[in-house]
Amino acid sequence: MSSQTPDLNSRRACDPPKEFEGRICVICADRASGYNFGILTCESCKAFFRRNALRVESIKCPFSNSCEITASSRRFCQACRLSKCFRVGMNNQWLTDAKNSQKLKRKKIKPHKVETTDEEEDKVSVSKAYLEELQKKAKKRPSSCSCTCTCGFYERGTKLSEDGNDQTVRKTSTSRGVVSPPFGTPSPLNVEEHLTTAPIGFSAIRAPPPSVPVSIPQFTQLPPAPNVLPRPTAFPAWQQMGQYLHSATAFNLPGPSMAPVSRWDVFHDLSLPFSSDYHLSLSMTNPEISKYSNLTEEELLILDELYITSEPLKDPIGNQYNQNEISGVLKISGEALQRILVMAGRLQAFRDLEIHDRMQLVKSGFGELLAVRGLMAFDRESKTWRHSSEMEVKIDVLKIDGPELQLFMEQYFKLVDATEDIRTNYTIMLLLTAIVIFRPELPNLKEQHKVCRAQNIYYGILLKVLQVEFPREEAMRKYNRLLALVVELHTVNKAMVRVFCGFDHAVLDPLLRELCDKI
Amino acid sequence: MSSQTPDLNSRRACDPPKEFEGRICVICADRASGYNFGILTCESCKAFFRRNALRVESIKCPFSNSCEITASSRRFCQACRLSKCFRVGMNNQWLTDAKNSQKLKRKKIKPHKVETTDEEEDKVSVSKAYLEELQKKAKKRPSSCSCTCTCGFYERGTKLSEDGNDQTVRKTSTSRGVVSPPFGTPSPLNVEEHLTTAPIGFSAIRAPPPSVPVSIPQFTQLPPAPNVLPRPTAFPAWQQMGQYLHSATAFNLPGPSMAPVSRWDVFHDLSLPFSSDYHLSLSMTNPEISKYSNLTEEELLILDELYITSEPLKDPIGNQYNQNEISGVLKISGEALQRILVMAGRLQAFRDLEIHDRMQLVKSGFGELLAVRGLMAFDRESKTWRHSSEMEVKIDVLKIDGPELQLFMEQYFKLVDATEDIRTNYTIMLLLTAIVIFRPELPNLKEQHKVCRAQNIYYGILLKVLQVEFPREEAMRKYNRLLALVVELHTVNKAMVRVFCGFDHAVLDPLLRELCDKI
DNA sequence: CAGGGTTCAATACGTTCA
DNA sequence: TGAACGTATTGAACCCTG
Ligand SMILES: [Zn+2]
Ligand SMILES: [Zn+2]
Ligand SMILES: [Zn+2]
Ligand SMILES: [Zn+2]
Repeated sequence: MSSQTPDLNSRRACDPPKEFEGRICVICADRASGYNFGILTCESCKAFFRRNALRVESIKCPFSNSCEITASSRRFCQACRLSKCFRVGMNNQWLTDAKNSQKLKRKKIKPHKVETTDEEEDKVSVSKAYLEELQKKAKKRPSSCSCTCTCGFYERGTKLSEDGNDQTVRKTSTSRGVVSPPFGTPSPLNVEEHLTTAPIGFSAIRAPPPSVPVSIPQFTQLPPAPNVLPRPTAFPAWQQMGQYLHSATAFNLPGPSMAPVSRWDVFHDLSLPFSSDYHLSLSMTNPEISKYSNLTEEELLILDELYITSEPLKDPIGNQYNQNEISGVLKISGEALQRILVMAGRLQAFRDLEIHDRMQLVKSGFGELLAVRGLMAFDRESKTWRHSSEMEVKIDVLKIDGPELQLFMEQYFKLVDATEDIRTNYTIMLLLTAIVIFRPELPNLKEQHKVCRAQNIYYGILLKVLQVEFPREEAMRKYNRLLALVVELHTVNKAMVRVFCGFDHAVLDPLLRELCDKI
Repeated sequence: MSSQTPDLNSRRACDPPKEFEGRICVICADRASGYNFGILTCESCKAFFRRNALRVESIKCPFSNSCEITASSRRFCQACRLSKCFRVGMNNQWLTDAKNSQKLKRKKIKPHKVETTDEEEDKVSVSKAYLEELQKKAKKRPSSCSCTCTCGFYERGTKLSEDGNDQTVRKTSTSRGVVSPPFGTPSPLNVEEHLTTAPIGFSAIRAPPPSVPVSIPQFTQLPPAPNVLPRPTAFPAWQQMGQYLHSATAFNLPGPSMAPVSRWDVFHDLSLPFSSDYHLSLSMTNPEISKYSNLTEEELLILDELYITSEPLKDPIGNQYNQNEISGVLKISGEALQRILVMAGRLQAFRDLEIHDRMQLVKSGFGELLAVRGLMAFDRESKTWRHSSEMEVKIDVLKIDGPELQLFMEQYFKLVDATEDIRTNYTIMLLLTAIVIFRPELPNLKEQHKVCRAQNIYYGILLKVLQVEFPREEAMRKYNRLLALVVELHTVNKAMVRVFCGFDHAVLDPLLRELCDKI
């Protein structure tokens, strides 16, 4: 109790250097006072971390994020100092309180000594001011705070109460947007983590109207994002690639001409009321998908989005290319790929990714994407890929060239055979395309979880679609086959890339060329 | 501790273990000073129990109530330490304070009169107990409110911040992982929703186990490049455990006294160099798993880890419980669950998760976990669950009680029947346990991708194991059945939770009680 | 002595203020 | 910003009693 105070003081008074012997701050090499937030640091670094651990985002290094931190230089760059704190392992989970402290200036209380009065053992005598302060503190109601929960369950700005029983959450009238909804406008602090905080699963469970019963297939365990790690890729030069992709395709964000068909927000912003006429109009637009009655409303919307965004796939390809020559075919492939990327670029889930990840997906996946597109377009009878009636590529064109092409074609046509029953189903192939776009197993993804989530949702829809299209057993079989297909595609992709790379760059479509350069 | 180390060593060198054994603290395995409060404990555990035996209610485990208590880890979780104290039988009847504290309580309640003493105007005289209470309250949380959110999203007692930015919610417990607020321990209102609706709705869309054909050579490649930068936003998981960095146990979280069996690093970009002799020696240790020659080296290691960490499952359960009464069975269930959680806590992949996610997994999954464990232990012949030869629970014990129990039993035994051929295979059931631990479809996971990855890996191993254990076709069939089983378990979980909740809390094991409280 | 209770130095977190 | 300070928990060392 307070009886210790004098002792502590006296100890501190003579504060022996011995205490600090050999202990230096990991951050700035000053004398360490002990372990703070998990790491041996000095007092100043401790205080610094305390103050700033929660505002990483708002601190930026004015130089190049590599400032040296020493006892004398530590004040020059907060960013690097803080960054070093984290790097060496200081842990903000240790912070218990911090943020909330309303800087209530308490009236100064002099050190309180508690004296036991002689008369009554049980009684103590204290300074009145001290007692009052204590009483105030102990009784303090959170009436003045503005805590809110970021879980996304409550409407934003909802005020929380102190005792959990009180469900009548009070709403704040604070003008300052206190809560940032999980997926809405991300708050400045630590955006990414924030995004992951309330994952789709959460909203999907809360959001949908209770009236829609989800029928649960027994065998619903879903597919293997194959626990397989694709080839390691060299660290790419994003800038160059970004340049091309930005300009040439619809990667840029709010493309005014092609407004994104955005439905993913049903998963994002819980606070938006579910607008019935909104989704109604959307689900009406497409009779194709209305037969999939086993899909949840969200899934329907996402499938609908897929349909709508897939329109560019069918955009005509100018016939300035000679489809009877390999070179022409390559150009055409490039054009086709470009259309696929336009489609991807319009998918809300794709747009939600960081540019880095979008690049990564495209870069590593373009072979697969082309392959899937090829499967969609291939006509077995005439042995042609037909983009449209005017744009067909005969298989024979490819039969001439070297061993790489041979290998590729071989693998590819195995796929064609294996998917004969599926690849003509537009819906399924669209879903497959989406699944191939979102490949969480790619290395170097910054937001793998997002990719994973997106892919899983498409997987889920795929299964349900199959269950409508085919009898139960068969659906399952086909589903499994599709899973295998996705894996196979990796192989095909490699072969395809090898083919492309084998050609003179001049022959390649610029997009393909750039992609191949990155390999 | 450090001082007695030599002591111990010298003893060990020449003395029979028996004498030595007599001096080990039952709680933390430090050197015991003698019998304290009825149990052989060390000085520190004695002091600890003294101080905290009467405030059970206010101490909550920040993890999952399964923290291992060792001499070096004992400080990290008061709740688990205290809980262990009680569990091994430390008895607060010996506390002479007990009655005093009753008095204290009464005093606290009764209105305190503040008397101004004559001598000094500024001084007042109050009851000592009252003053202490005030001090405690006031000091606890000097300048912040105690709002908590009831959404069930955050760990209970989680402190909320004023601005929504702070998604790294701070626990009200102090950094040592300890105290939770004396005020509200609000039970999240919506946990049940999580427990029930969540898994089912979403397992349909997520949690993808690898399906049939997974034999593609180039995928055995290891993950990329050490030159990969750790993801900027998510701090590496091990940093989250930084709070233990300064201790001797470093990473031993609620973890093992033995070093964690860590192989998951091969799956991380946080690449520690791959130490070949390390894993080699490990894979030699277990002849059980060497027959699974189709596993990759990494998979073997992970399976091995599973074997090693599963040891605690078999830890004896004290037979102070009457296994012929429901109440005893409930206690035993609690004990069993605790063992499962200890196992989970030792899995590297689990340790790599943030505390929040670990909580989430445990909270929503404990029913499934118990169910799986039950499947492993059930003996069809004798109709008993047999933890060990001394600890058996006859099915009849459960036959008496109400409709909820009936429903549960019915569902459960369907599972028993359905898994007759599998549930006796230890390897498979271990894998199933792991798969059930890592359930990426749970809502609110911060690092769903990690959970997802872990589960996928276990799924992959499971399939391969099945392919060794059974002929190809059958393996596939069983695999699919296991997938379905995982879904079924959700249902069973619901039933089980309902059963537990039906019982008087006093009857429940503290761990179960707390988990049920969240419903 | 054994086993209750108590003391106090060591730590490490939060707060204050120059 | 950081030194100084206030507070809480821990555990070794003690004290006290039957
Ligand atoms: Zn420093
Ligand atoms: Zn800097
Ligand atoms: Zn002990
Ligand atoms: Zn604990």
